[in-house]
Amino acid sequence: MRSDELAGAAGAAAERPPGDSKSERTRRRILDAAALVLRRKGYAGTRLSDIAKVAGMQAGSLYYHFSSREALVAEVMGTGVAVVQAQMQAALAALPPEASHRNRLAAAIEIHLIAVLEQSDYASATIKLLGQVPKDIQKQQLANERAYGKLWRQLLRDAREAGEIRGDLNLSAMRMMIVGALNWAVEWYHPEDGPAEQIARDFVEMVLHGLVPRR
Amino acid sequence: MRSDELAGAAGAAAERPPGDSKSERTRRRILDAAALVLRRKGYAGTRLSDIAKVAGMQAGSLYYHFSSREALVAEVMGTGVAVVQAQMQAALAALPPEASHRNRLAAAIEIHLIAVLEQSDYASATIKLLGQVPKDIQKQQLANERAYGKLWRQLLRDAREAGEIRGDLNLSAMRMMIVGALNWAVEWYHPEDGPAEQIARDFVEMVLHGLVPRR
DNA sequence: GTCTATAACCGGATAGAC
DNA sequence: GTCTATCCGGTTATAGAC
Repeated sequence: MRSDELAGAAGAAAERPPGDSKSERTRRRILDAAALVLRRKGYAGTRLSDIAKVAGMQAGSLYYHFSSREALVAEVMGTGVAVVQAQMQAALAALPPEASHRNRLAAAIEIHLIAVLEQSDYASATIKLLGQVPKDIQKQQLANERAYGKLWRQLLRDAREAGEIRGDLNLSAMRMMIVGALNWAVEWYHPEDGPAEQIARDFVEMVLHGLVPRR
Repeated sequence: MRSDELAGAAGAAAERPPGDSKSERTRRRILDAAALVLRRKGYAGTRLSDIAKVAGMQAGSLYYHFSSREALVAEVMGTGVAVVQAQMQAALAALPPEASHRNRLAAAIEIHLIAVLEQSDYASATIKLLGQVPKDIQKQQLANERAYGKLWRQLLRDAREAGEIRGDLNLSAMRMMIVGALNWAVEWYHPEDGPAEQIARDFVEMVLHGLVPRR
């Protein structure tokens, strides 16, 4: 489950050929296993032997496919951003051209939250790991995320220029607040809390209109 | 710096006598050092030797004051919630009795954000560590945080019952969204981003009124 | 490509001197 | 109370058989 994402869209996962050899598929199986375990146990709590077990092999065998634990983790994280970014771009492109900027913003919130809560272990693992990994990986990851951040900035800037959102608030504060609230959901969300779509709807409502009742 | 918080208000930090013996002060020095290092390096990245160095002693000496690494971390986290909760209660109590529920909510947002960004390494370390520590500590910590969560629920419920905030949104989604956005700030905030007060003002504005301009 | 075995390396924890 | 020295367990990483 949850392994239906396409790797290789950007970031650290970009250099591989698109082939589908046996080795290539094993490699993917390992990455999927790593994303799953990392998402659940975090960086400190994840042993290579845990990942190997889920992938159905011995810990030592991982080294045929990856040069180190760090390299494996870094690739999971690179894939994480790539997946969300790709889905977001696809979803935005699929909106009717007459969709308002507010609609586009709402769609972005929904996509990000669903990807992170339900769709991709890569995405949720990546968010969780951001504050846990060693400096080298972290730096690389921040570079990976630049394009994604740009997407959000664009969305907000366009909306503001069109007069669809307020002009008196700091754009980067807006972005940090929105994405922050979405990212933090990985810390508390359980499927019993209901479908991510419902939570996304409430979040959109709050982001756009706030808690104060319109009179 | 940043060591001006009062421990012992609640949670794991509660059993100690309020004394100020040499041993007591050393213990506090170690806790302060631990909070500082944990906040910066996270659970996985923090060595006992790092903490010892900051506290000005050898790693082995820590064991005179704490029974294990886990015990030390758990106490930092217990203090973290206690600090924020105490400050919040004090700030709310200091508001004029005629303050609106929305004002109280705004104050809560401000206090939480400032505590977490500028005032307390215990608070920021605690937030960062939540998703990183082993299950036993995590469980204990969730218990520690129950009272603090109750405070927020109360704040929102009162505001809703008074008709000061909308009745059509899930209360717990509101709480998760607000606190989540605040907590996530520890992941991105740097002092160059400006004073926490400014960020708090923008956050309050967004939470209360949303991004859509009032007509 | 994957296995088994083991090397090499920490880092937490303990013991005993001072 | 703190130091130095050391033990001990666990984990990454490597070597060589299959």
